Amino acid sequence: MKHAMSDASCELMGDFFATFAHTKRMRIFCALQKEPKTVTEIAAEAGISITNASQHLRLMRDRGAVIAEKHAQSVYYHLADPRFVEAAMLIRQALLEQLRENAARASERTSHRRSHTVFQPA
Amino acid sequence: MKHAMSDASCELMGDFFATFAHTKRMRIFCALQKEPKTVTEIAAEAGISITNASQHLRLMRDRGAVIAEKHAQSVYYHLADPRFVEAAMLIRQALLEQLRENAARASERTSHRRSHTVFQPA
DNA sequence: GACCTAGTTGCAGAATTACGCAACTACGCA
DNA sequence: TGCGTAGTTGCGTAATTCTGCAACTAGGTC
Repeated sequence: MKHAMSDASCELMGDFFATFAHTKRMRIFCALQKEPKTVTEIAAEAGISITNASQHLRLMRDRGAVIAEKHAQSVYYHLADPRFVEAAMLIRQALLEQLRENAARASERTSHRRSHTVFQPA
Repeated sequence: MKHAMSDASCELMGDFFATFAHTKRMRIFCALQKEPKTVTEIAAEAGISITNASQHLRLMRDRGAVIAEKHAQSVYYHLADPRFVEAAMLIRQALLEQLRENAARASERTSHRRSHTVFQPA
C-alpha cells in the first residue's frame, strides 16, 4: 500500500476541507457550534445576507457538514457531527501556537537588530 | 461574547481549510504523513508534475501547513504540526461513517421498495 | 383568496484559483 | 567554466467559485 489514504479518501477529504475553506462558512460553522439555528439567525450572526447564507448552507448541506430540519415556516440547521468541532479546535490550537511562535521569533529578530543583546530593556 | 471564534480566527481557519481544500494537496498531505520528502518524490507519489507540486507546496508553506528544509541540492518538505494529521483522521472517521450510514439507508430504502420486509434474502 | 414571513433558486458578472509552459536560480561535480 | 539535477517563478488561459439581484416556493394568518 503506497498511500495512507486512498485517492478516493483524498477527494472526500479535499471536498470536506473545501466546505469550510471560506471565511463566511467558518462563521456559519461557529454560529452553529452551540445550537441549531434558522437561516435568518445564521445570516445575522455571520453578518451576511439571507440569500448568501442560504447558498453557503446548501453547499455545506450537500457535502454533509450540516443537516437541515424544517419546523413550521423555519428551517433549522445544525452541524452533522460533533467531531468536526473537535477537529476544528485541534487545528485552531495548532495555528494559534504557530502564530505565537512566529510573533516571538519576529520580536527576537527585531531586538537583535536593535542591539546585539538577547535581553530586552525594561 | 457572541462568537466562540473571533472573526480573525474564522479567517485564519478558513485559510487553513483552503490549504487542504484540493485533491492534489490532500495527496501531498498524505505523502508527507510518514516522513519528510523531496519535491520530486512528492510529485511522483501524488501523480502530478514537479512544477505543479512546487506550486502547491509553496501555497501550503505560505499558510504554515508544511515546512521546507534544504539539504544539498534537494528541498525536503514535512508537515508543520502532527495535530493536523490527528484532526484529519478525526474528520476522515466521521466522513467514512457518514458514507456507511448513507449506504445503509439507501439499501434499506431499496429493499423496502422491492418487498415490504426489512430482511434481505440470502 | 390576499398577504406576510422564511427560504430557495437561476442567472450573470466579478474575482479567485489551477496549471502548463518556458525561463530562471541554486547546488554539486568533473 | 561547463554541465546536470533539483526546484522555483512569471505568465497566460481555462476553470471554478462567490455574490447580488430578482423571481420563485412553502407555510401561516387574516
